[in-house]
Amino acid sequence: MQLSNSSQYAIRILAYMADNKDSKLLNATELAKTLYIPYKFLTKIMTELVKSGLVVSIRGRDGGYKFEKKTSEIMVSDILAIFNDSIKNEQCVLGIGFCNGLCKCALHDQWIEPKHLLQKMFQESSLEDIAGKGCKI
Amino acid sequence: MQLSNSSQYAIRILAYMADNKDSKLLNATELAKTLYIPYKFLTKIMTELVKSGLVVSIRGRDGGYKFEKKTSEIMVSDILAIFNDSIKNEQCVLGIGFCNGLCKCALHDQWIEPKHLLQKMFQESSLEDIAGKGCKI
DNA sequence: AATTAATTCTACCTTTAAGTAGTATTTATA
DNA sequence: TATAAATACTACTTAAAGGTAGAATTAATT
Ligand code: SF4
Ligand code: SF4
Repeated sequence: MQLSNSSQYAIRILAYMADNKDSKLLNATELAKTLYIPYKFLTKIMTELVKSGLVVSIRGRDGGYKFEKKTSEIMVSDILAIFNDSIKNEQCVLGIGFCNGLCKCALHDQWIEPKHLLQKMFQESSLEDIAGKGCKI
Repeated sequence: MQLSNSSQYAIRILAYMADNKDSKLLNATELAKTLYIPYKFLTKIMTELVKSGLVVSIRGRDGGYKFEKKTSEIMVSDILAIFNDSIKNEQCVLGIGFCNGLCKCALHDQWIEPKHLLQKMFQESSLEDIAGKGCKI
């Protein structure tokens, strides 16, 4: 019951970038050291973030990454979507296919509320919202 | 962001057993067929449930499984604990070590509420509570 | 005592997530 | 133009989850 490493890393990376979006560019070496994320894994994640259009990369010497969109327009749920970690409305807590709203599983009634709160947390939190809020990075 | 297959299966199995606890014993073959769970995987899970003291097994011909404790005394969180799927209080949504309550991560404030609801759902739902509540099994 | 039908044990296989290695490409600067 | 420092690409390895196979054990019935 937790996010994949990729999603956790991506959120931490982007939250840190949002914290420091005044600095012109941030490069992979610095991000990996600062955030204690394996360098090679981080670059793999960054490339996916670039392909998804959340950040742009500047290649070559003095290159690095910066945001493509405004941090107020990037929601945490956008990040999760990239790694197939979104909380979908029809997602069953017991993994029984899709919910049709009629035939419930045993835990359905208890699941609705936390599911909505999780969706709300991810869908309504922008990078701007969460930037600078943590001392842990 | 979802429970392991083992946990999902175990909850479904025990919820079904709670639905049918009038019937003397339920055996692995029947459970596997009814719940569409791979037989060999189901028996592996059942053995863990036996070792954990939630159910007792009767070996040999006409054997099967039945509850060891009252269904009102088995909480869903007890099941999750067996498969290391519990929502722990210090569990960080971003996977940054343990929460000391002082140094927060970027999503901490948004995470507290859904985390508590998830814990509540698992800790306060007994098998008796959820038995017979679902048409999906 | 033999048979049958059940659980349990040990070991293995498969798939997916996580992480690593090496090379190619790009670009600023001396 | 050569060099250095950065991202991107391809491929591989490792670890964990998910699942399977087969034999051993247990116990009721004949
Ligand atoms: S009704 Fe049950 S099966 Fe459907 S989404 Fe809710 S929890 Fe899942
Ligand atoms: S403060 Fe942050 S690190 Fe600590 S538990 Fe909450 S979310 Fe996790």
